[in-house]
Amino acid sequence: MQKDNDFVKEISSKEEDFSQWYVDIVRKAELADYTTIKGCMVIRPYGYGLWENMQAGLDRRIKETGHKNAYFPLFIPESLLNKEAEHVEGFAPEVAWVTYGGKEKLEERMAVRPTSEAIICSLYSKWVKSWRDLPILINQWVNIVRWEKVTRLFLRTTEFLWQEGHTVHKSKEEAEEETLKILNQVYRDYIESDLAIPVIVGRKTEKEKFAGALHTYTLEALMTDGKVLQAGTSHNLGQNFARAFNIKFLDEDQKEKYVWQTSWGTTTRLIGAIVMVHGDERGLKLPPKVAPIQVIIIPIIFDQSKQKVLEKVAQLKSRLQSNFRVEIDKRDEYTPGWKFNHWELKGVPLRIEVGPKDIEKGQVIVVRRDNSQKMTVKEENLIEIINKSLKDIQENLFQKAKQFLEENIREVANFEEFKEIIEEKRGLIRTYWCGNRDCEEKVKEETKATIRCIPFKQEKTSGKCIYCGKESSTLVYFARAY
RNA sequence: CGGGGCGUAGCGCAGCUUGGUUAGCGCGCUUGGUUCGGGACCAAGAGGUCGGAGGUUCAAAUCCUCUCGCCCCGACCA
Repeated sequence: MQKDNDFVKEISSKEEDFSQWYVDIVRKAELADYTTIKGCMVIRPYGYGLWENMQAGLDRRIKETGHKNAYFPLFIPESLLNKEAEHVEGFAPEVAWVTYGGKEKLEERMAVRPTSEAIICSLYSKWVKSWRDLPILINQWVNIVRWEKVTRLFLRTTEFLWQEGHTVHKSKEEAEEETLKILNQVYRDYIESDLAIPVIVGRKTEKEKFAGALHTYTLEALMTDGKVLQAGTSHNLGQNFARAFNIKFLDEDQKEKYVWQTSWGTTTRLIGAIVMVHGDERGLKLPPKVAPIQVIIIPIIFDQSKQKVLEKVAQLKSRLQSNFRVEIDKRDEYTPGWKFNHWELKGVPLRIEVGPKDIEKGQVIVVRRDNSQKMTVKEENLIEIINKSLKDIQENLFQKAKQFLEENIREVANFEEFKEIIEEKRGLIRTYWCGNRDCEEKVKEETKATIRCIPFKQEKTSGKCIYCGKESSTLVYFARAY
């Protein structure tokens, strides 16, 4: 046990100080670092490599469902942002404004995009004339600026990266279908399969929905400290923006109609989710599908056998690199033990050790990050074993997270018990809610827990609203959230 | 915007209460050497406007005033 403590002396205890543990992991694993700009972080190469792999998995799904990528301006004239009243009001407190160009004061100030509905809608109104122009299915990968008062690495930063999809449809039904398709087929599949993070999907309450939307669907994930993180949202915008931006088309029945729209997004915040869902006392654990390095090879170097070992690992790497993301750590200045800890901290799923004894026996040592399992593997079986292990790790991370999620969904007999559980155990509470906003707000005031979603999986039962006691058939999840 | 904490070498910190040699320690860094199967060791080095401004004083990292910045926890949001 003493040894275990030595391994992690650079990281705060996850048990004792979760927040500090999180910051330590992000920085020591070199995902990101603070900069001199308040609230803005740098995503370092290792973190960005992770993001690139995440992007690839999501981008593929977005394209497979018929969307195309584009790029819209960073700046949004104030008059455009003001067009949809609810929308402006929602974002007003956190918009950054550009007021000067060089030395000249601008006639109209420009928002640095806090989200792109306004600018995109202004163009959609030009592009949409006929029912034949629909649907428009566009996504963009961009940076976003929101002037947050309190920031946390990845979870809430002044500038962050995301993708935002913006679609236009001819009917309400088609827009709704799109909203749900993104939620389930794209986001849920991506987050669960690639990031190994189980989610609860459902609808946001009126209070929690996107400013300007008809309704918002969400994916909620449980972090290992018992707090919940919104992992992605998909909004049915209805015709609110269509009316505000005058996006109309002439339908087949020769009538002029407003379009129906959706928008949806996921952000670099998901990197934070990966850290908080999978990480442990020793550091990160990255899901193999998105890990920048899937296999790290560590040569065990002695004077006499140095050349032989280095040749062997180089040979191994060239054999493996067409199948896996693999790197060798052949640095001279660190001992193998140091390297083991280093790459565990960085969450690399598999480690291969190669020493002179292994070469004699035609084998290597393979060690899993997720469960520390150590395997002696004959060279000829290596690719097969790595393949299998990476799959196992991916699955194991998901199953562990899923089990944790299930164990932390609780039901309560009354509000007293509700308060106790939110305070002591956190996690999610599954209970009935009468639909009244007052009850929702009172619960929040008294417990800091919010309704994370109204899950799609409803039961044909009913019960009492957790706050007012009124009979209701609406099941919801409450939790404290990031 | 409220509460708390922190600014001293690249990083982490001590020194401040009670002002006084040349501002220290650990890690890291550089050079040379020995090492390497779970965070190796020896030797020699480099590196500081003590966050900033003003004040008190013979003398300020240390005391006073103001100020800037960062982090954490809350309220709001992805």
